[in-house]
Amino acid sequence: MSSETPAADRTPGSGRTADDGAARQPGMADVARLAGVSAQTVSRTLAGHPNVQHATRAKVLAAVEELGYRKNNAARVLSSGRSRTIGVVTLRTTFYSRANLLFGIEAAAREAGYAVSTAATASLDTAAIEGALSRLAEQDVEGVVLSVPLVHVSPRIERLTRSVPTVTVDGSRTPATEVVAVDQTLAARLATRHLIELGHETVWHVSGPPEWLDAASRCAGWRDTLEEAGLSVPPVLEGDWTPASGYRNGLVLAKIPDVTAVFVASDEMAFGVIRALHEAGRRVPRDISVVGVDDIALAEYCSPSLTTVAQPFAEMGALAVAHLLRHIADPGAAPEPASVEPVLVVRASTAAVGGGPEARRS
Amino acid sequence: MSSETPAADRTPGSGRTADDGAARQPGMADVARLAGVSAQTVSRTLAGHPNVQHATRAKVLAAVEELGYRKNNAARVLSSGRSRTIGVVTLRTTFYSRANLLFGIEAAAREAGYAVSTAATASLDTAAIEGALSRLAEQDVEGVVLSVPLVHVSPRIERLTRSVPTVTVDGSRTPATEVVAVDQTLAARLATRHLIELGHETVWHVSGPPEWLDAASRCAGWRDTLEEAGLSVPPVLEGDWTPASGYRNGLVLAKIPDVTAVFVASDEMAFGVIRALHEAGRRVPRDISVVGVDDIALAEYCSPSLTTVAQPFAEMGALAVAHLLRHIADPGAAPEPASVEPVLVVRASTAAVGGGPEARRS
DNA sequence: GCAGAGGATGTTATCGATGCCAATGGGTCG
DNA sequence: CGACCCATTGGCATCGATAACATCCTCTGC
Repeated sequence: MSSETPAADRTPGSGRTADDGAARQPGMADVARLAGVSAQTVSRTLAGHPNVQHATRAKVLAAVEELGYRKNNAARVLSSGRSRTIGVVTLRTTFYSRANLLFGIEAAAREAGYAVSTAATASLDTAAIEGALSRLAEQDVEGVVLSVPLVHVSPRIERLTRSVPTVTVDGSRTPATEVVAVDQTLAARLATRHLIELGHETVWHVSGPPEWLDAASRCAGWRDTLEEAGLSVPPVLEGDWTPASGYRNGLVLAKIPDVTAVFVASDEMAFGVIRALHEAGRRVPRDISVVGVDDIALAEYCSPSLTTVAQPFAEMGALAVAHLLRHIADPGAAPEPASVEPVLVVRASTAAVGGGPEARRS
Repeated sequence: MSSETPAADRTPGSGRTADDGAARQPGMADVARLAGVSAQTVSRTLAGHPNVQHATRAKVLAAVEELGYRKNNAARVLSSGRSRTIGVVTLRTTFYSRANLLFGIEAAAREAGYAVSTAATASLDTAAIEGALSRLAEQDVEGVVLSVPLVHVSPRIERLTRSVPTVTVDGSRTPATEVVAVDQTLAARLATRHLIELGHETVWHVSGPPEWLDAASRCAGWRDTLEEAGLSVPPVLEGDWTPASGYRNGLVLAKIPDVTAVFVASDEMAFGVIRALHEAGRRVPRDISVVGVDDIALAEYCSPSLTTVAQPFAEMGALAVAHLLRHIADPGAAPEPASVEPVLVVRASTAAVGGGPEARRS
């Protein structure tokens, strides 16, 4: 970085050579010259400013085309103070839901003329998230979507979110942050109620890691629904979102004769659960009904196809971006949490209790 | 965009107000003043330049900390001509493989001190890709990873890749582009050979859309392997990567009595195929063996667990980024294709022909 | 037919950090 | 003991585009 000045024929900036072969990228000034107007007019034309004559605009555009001119974003940002970029902090995992959300956000951002810069973190650990947030902040993003289910908000994160408009997706809110979330409590209620209505005496639950806010909400929704129905609440089996953890918990469930219905906090874990149940000789849904959450593409194609609660990811992304942009435009506006509703998708992994002729009872 | 000048009390740049409440972001000059050094020294300190005395460095860092100073990226980019950002063009689909690759790239880029800007495209259609590429180019990215399996390269894409260093992942190469790819032909060979070795008379194939280069390569690898083994090559069944398309093709396969082995071009489609076979009363792997590609997390947890060909996504991402950075550093270097090797993972969806006592023959 | 309004353009200052070069000062080598 | 070198640090110009302000010009309306 310091020892790179072989010859001394370089112009200060860009590291481009004075005037040897490689044609330098044309600048606005070049376009202006070619079009016979001022740089300012070029700028106005390209910004879609109204007060430019058709003829002039045409000349400018022609020049742009001819030179293959391309705006220099850095200069634009520096000068205008607006980067038209938002950052997204996301998890490096491939858990379906988060990855999908990213695309929802990207689409909505583009729609609004914003670019998206991604910072993935491998863990939920505070330092990692701080790092990601801070990398983004240094990139002049105008705002950040924290697509990370953080429950604990460190002071440093709090400080960062205070200097950069932030929207949290499915996470805790900081004083300066808006939250957009799928109503996970409702998701759990839908699933649990569905099972209760099928006549199950109670519903077991395989949860996500408790540090994840959505996992916690689903767990709460499940518990509340059972209690409201006056049913007993079995102990929670804890998973980590992976199919493997579902499998482990499924083996446990298979050993408990009482179990007739399970609400699993994600489809991927549900696959694991079902697998384990099958191996243990319990039929789904005849012996045990299973409901997942997410509605991943494969949910419909496993056997049995999975009853699950679908989450509107694209909508979420759009909502998050909309909130963020509003917040950027008017930093004064009071944060206003928003949530979107999940939808129960009934397939073949759930059935009335005792599916067969003989009713299974505790 | 044009009608936004309600009051006229704004300083030219940053849209920050002259001197009302809101403290403006501190600049390098502020830090320099507080630390009692020149702005230049601050710059050097922050850039990790070697020739700065410890005492000075400490003073500067203290001042930075106190003011909560944050480098202005736009200015740095404008001045240095280096954005330290690479762009990734990816597909908006949630097909496991691509999403995963994105994270691999992000991780490798971060490792190298680069930020990542994402542009997702909804389709493979040339215009969409051009758009994504061009959005990225306008963001001053130093290079682009085209994580899109394009087969056809339009002149405009070609022009763009000429002005921005580009690495294509699993795609066609343009004259100015490097290609990094998983050896999909090998993936197909591994899968096909595995099935042949199990004694199957031939292997059927459910492919991805032929416009996808990786789909085409897998198909070619499969065909070649069969031919080399002197086996007959059945017609190709074409899918579109979705589980649904796998299901449709599975229904077809189930009607053909000859079929004992199927190589499916993706795990997600394989799930669909297996589902259809089950519904049609064909057992996997007893009646029909199935191999997928990707090794998604769920592959191990469906029933039967899926034999598949794993792709080293993280490695791919790292390789792509490494190539890209090399290409950025030395634009003259000749493009040099690279590929990484997939690995066969044998699970329970494949078995020796006629799994049971009675051997099945054509 | 002339003044004023407003549209279309040009001019200039500026955003914030960096690269080059000069200047300073302590030490080394002959 | 003097010339020279290297380590540190400051000064200045500069990257490319935009906001604000100044101009110039061409229409209206009276």
